[in-house]
Amino acid sequence: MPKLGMEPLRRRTLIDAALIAIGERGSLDVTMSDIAGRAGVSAALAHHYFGAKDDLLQAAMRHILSELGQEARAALAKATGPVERVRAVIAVSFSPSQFQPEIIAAWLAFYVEAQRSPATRRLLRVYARRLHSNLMSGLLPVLPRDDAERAAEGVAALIDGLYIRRALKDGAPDAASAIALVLDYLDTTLAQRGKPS
Amino acid sequence: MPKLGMEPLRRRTLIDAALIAIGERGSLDVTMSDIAGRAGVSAALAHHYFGAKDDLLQAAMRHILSELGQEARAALAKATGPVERVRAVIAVSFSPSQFQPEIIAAWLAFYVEAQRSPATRRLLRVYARRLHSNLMSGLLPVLPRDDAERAAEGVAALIDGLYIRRALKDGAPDAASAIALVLDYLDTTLAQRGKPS
DNA sequence: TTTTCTTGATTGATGGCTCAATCAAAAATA
DNA sequence: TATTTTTGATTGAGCCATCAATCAAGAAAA
Repeated sequence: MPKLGMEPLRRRTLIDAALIAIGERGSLDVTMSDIAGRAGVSAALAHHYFGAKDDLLQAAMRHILSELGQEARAALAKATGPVERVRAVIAVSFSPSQFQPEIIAAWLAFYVEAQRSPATRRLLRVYARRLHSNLMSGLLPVLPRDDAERAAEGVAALIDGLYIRRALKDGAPDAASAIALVLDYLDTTLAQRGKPS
Repeated sequence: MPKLGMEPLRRRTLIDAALIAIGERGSLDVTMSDIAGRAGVSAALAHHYFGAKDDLLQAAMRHILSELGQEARAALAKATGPVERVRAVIAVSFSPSQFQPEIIAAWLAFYVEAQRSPATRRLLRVYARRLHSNLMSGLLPVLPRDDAERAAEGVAALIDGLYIRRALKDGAPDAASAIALVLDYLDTTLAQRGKPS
């Protein structure tokens, strides 16, 4: 049994608590006490491990991003052809672990935070670039460069748009119809412009 | 010279100041003093005319919505056919008065606020419904109901998505390419599914 | 003067962050 | 083994700044 310091455990617990708090509140306007309380520790301890509140929020964002990245890599590895890669990226964006109210609210909140915090902005740009490059890797083989760029931008915008619109609705997210909409966009675009395979 | 009370003037000035402050800050996390200062009055006066801070922010949101509504009505009145109506709605969404950094940041911030404030949520739902119905009025004549619904949802999601993605970029917004992307989606959809006119 | 308009001063609450002190367990020493 | 020492983990209490909201009193206008 490996003996470990408390640090990794506490950091993880605090990050989870932060995401839950953010999800419930629907914004980053959550107190350290609230987060710490959910994690079952004192606010002072949260400061001890993370320093400033911003650092904890940073870490939480990074955590979401990292999970999304992992899922994406796994899904891409299984994809058999170019178009399958695109479908995989879309599916991951609306997978049950991502497309849920708390995570959606967190994304939205982080987009707002990015207006103020260069660090957060940088993180979100990394996400955007990765999404774009993942999409292009599947689109370039089947579309002329310009059309591929346009399609990638369209798919990305659709995903983000469906996220933000979802934030206004109540009840459980309907991932299936969201995926259907994006896939429909993809298929239509390919049908009209795609090279015959 | 019409003699007017100060009220309408002050309210208007304060709302403008609030929107500028929100736009610069990129969030609703602005102080009454800041807003009042920009309007050249004291914070106490802002409270005098609006009551609570939330009421002022409400009013600011309503103002954006109302301007958008006015533009939309004007554009729709000029549209000649069904598809032109859809094009008009799209164009208005990215018109210079709407698609600018301050307004975009404000929209984003209000989406977050909607998570917390039922009143704001209601306002945004009104916007969403109006957009949907405007789109449908142009799509129903040329598409089967199901396809029209899908297209309306797609166009709306694309618009919102392009807004949110725009919030991550610097420099002046490129409305032209945003419009092009949405129109392309529209044309492609119509070409594939549209009834021949 | 009466009414409208405006503000400075004040207050109450909130919340990030620090710090000295405590506790427990491990490591070193005897 | 028994002891002392060290170190990491943890917290309650409190400082300090910020800010929304109020109020009573002053200026301006009618």
